[in-house]
Amino acid sequence: MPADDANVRRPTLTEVAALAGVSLKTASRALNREPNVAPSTGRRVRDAADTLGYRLNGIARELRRGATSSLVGLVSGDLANPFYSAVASGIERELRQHGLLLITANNDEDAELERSLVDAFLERRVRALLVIPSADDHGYLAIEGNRGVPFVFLDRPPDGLSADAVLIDNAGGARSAGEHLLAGGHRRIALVSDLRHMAPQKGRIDGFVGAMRAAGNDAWEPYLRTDVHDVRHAERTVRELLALDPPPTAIFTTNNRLTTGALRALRDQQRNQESDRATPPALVGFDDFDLADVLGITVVAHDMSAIGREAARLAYERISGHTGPARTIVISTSIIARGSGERSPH
Amino acid sequence: MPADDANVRRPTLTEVAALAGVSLKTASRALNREPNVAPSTGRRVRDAADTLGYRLNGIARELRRGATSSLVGLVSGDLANPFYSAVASGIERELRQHGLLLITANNDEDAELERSLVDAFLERRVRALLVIPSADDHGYLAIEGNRGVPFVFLDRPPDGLSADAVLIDNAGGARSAGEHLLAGGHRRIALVSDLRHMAPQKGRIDGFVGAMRAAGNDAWEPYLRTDVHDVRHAERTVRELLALDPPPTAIFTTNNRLTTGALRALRDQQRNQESDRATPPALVGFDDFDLADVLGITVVAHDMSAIGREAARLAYERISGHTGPARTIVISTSIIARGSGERSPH
DNA sequence: GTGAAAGCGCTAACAT
DNA sequence: ATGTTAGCGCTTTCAC
Repeated sequence: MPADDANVRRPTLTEVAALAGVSLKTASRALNREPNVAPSTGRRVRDAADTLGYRLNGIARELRRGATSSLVGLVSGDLANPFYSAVASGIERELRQHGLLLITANNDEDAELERSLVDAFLERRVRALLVIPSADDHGYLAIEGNRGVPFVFLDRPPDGLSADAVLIDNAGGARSAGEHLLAGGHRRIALVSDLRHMAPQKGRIDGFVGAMRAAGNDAWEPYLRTDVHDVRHAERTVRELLALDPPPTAIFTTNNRLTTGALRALRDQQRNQESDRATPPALVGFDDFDLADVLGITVVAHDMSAIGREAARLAYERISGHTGPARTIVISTSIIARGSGERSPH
Repeated sequence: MPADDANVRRPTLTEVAALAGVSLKTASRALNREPNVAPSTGRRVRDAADTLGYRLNGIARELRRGATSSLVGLVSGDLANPFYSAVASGIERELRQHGLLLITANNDEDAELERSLVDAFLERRVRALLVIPSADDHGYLAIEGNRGVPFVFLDRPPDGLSADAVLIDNAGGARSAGEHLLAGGHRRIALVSDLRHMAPQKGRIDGFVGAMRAAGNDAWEPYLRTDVHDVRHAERTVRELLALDPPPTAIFTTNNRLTTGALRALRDQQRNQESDRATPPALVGFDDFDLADVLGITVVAHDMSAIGREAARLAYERISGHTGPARTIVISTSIIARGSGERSPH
């Protein structure tokens, strides 16, 4: 009884009309609750539709209405990363208000794949395309951008074209993290960052370095580590940092993955040194995360769900016909002190 | 320069054909790389398409090909919950192998909304529909299920219709959690569970109770708490449990949200009792989570990404024409001991 | 190897 | 208030 009848044609509007004894157009009007349909006729048509198990064919409708769907595409990294899923959740909530649906696809951090996913979405005639890009060169989007499909970039600025964007105040957040640690008396501060050629990471590195420069501190320089791209690598990197002589007294990690890695390294260090009760280094991480409160981790927080919401809002405005120059929204950050960032240098 | 020209019609195949000086059908053949096109003609057509910035209209294609899209729908709870996003990620990965795209929608734990989202997806002619239901009654899906759109239920069994499903071994996992704590010498074990009318929760409660019965232990009964539905409520509930006299020596929480709440309550207790160094109760949580290793939390783990993958696989098989009775896949669980579940009763 | 005509299921425009 | 005709952009016959 399941999909055996996968080839069973679904009833069409014509059949509903026939059963109700009215014309195609009248049936259409009745089901769409358009004016100028006699109440009794309307009821008869709807009954017929129910009897047949009729369901509107959205594909045909959309073709007729101008070949544009009610779908909005999101191309991002893996939803298993809480950053992406929080953003996606914010987008979906906002779109739903306007009757739009979200299609998601994971670019696997691969520029080629990203490009082909964008293509696939455009073929599906999405109304707008939201991208958290992995690729650096978005020139390939330029043609599309000018052909009526609004683009919104999230987390990374458009590169090589003009489009709406929602960004995080990366430099500002990282600067305040640096200042926070400096204010705590730290000088030997390690910076563990992800791929430096990615704009958000670059912004965070620059912000941190700016804070150090402004304070005339250069004791952090031997502890700079960039292009650390996953949890395992971060764990290893932090372990190596802790083994240096002298070790850094504080660590700043520039995204949630790196913070996780750092926490694993610190936990192991704690375990091994249980006897001599060494004070662990201070830790501040960019991106808030679940249970950071329980772990007592100081973070540079920002509203991920708002990033999605704002991006969806920008997209919706374009869909609704808003024209004008590209806009950029910058989401602000704030330090949430929970203990790990307030440990003083031992 | 942005969406100003939102009304700019995209070039159609007819225009490409005209520019290339061939017929509509030849252009179609060339772009779809069908046989029987002279190489030079093919090149000419593709050049014309590039010049015009032509992009295939997937909506028209799908209408002609039988009004069925290459979309698969997922209706679930908020992607901000790591359980749902991990499952969604597993689904998306699997679908992508087969050229299918994932549309997601959040049911906001509302049965009415869920139903209308299912409708919306069916109108869009999704090839299959994956549901992590919030509603209890899925009778409304029965008609559809027999009309060629394969359904797969995740995490909760279909109720009132026969459909494929991917479930977690809830009872087994909860039983082993109970046994684990009993083996550690605990008798006064608190059970903190979510809405008991939801099948997964019911399974977990039953499994736990079964373990207690089998061991002839009834000291847990005063510590049973059900219908705890969010983090805050869980935190409050655990706090109340800890204030009892005598307090439970162990706690079992039946999903990730409840575990989070319990951790918050335990953290506060630790803070307040810093002086007298009280041993906190043992804790085992259902669902693994990020940083559980760092926190040292013992959990009943299961492969969330596999749940999505298997569900997508079942759906794909139906899409590909597989017929036969509904299948149910049960994902197994395993206890991961990390310390919190191995604390002995004080 | 290429083309002409038909039509997927619906809605818009124009009758009646 | 209801019906008729045309056509969205494409693929599918079926001819040439």
